[in-house]
Amino acid sequence: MNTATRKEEIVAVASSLFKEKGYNAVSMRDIAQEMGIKAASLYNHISGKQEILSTLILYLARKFTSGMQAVIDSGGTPLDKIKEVIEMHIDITVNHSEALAALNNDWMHLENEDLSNFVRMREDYEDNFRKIIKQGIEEGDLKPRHPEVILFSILSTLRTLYLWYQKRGKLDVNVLKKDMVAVLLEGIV
Amino acid sequence: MNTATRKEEIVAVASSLFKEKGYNAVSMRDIAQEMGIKAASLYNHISGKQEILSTLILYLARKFTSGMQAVIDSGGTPLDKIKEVIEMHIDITVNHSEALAALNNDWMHLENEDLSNFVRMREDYEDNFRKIIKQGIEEGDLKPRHPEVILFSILSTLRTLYLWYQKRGKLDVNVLKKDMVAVLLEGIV
DNA sequence: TAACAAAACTAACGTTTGTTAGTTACATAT
DNA sequence: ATATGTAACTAACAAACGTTAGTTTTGTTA
Repeated sequence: MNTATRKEEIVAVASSLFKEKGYNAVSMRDIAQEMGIKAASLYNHISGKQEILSTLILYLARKFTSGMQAVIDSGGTPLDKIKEVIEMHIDITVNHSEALAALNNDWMHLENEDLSNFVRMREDYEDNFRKIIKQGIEEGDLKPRHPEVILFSILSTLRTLYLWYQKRGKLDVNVLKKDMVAVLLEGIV
Repeated sequence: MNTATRKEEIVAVASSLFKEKGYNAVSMRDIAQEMGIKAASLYNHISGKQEILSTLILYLARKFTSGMQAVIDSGGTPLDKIKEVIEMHIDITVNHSEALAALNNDWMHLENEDLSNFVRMREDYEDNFRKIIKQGIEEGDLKPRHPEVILFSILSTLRTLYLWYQKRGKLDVNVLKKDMVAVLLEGIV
């Protein structure tokens, strides 16, 4: 068992505690206890509590960034791209539902360059999505609604998916994608 | 200036600090400093940090509960009721955008009966909304999508509205309601 | 002016926090 | 058998936390 693996274990355990109580309400002693060791032993594998948070969040932020880049490069219509973004979000959520809580709720506890890098990535992400939506409206694929309302109604739904995906009996991923795309794009009436 | 007013002032100041950093990252000294007094002085008006949180959250939770009851009693079609729920959320968000952060992110730090009361109110709220949606599907007003997907895509959007409502140049409330209802009900394509 | 209540203050308390230092247990390689 | 490196341990630190006790300031009422 090498150090890298042990570190990943710590990050994984911390993720699920952060999801329950938030970054600041989880102590190093809590994390250690959950792993069956003492708090001081954690420092053989990580440099501090901050590193756990930044490892966690920046790993996911990079996934979203590269996922968005893949969508942009895909060459489809704006409507195709929106579908791809939705599906990407669902894929990441299904595979990392524990860690997503920290990304959504605890990013402001990042420090220095980690914080500014995250904020920049998040702004870029939203900007890219906004451009796709605006292009869709210009080309007549989308109804002429306020782009900001479209952007945040889709993004809000996708970003909080991690909260209810698992507690509702683990819907099949493909069914979820299909229904989600339908509801978000075509509405409900 | 009576005690009740001073307490409300504390709760208001705390709300906006909680929104920025979360309940556990805000100290009594932070709150006091923001008010220009010392931490110990806060205890002339409140019994403790917990009381700030529970005052804040339960006040809002009751607003949502009574708002939902008004919708149920309104006697409209399921579709009418969904529109009313959306408009109610927007009204509460516009009037209490600071305090909504704690309701969404810090409710788990409530204690004892406050916690159980809140959880019950939240479950009841979702149940009531779910019933409206299911009835809408049965009566043919809504497309036959998975009710859970409809419920949470609408609710997620409404619950995170406080995050972006003000930073996007304060859209007019009535325009926001109109666009939001349109996007959530009729989709974007 | 004296009395009173409200709301601020200073000082300190016991805990909990993240973290460091130094030490021990144990498996693997020489 | 010895040496080495990994990963656990105990003990302790300074700082920050929520909170309490007792005191002073301030403004209003009799």
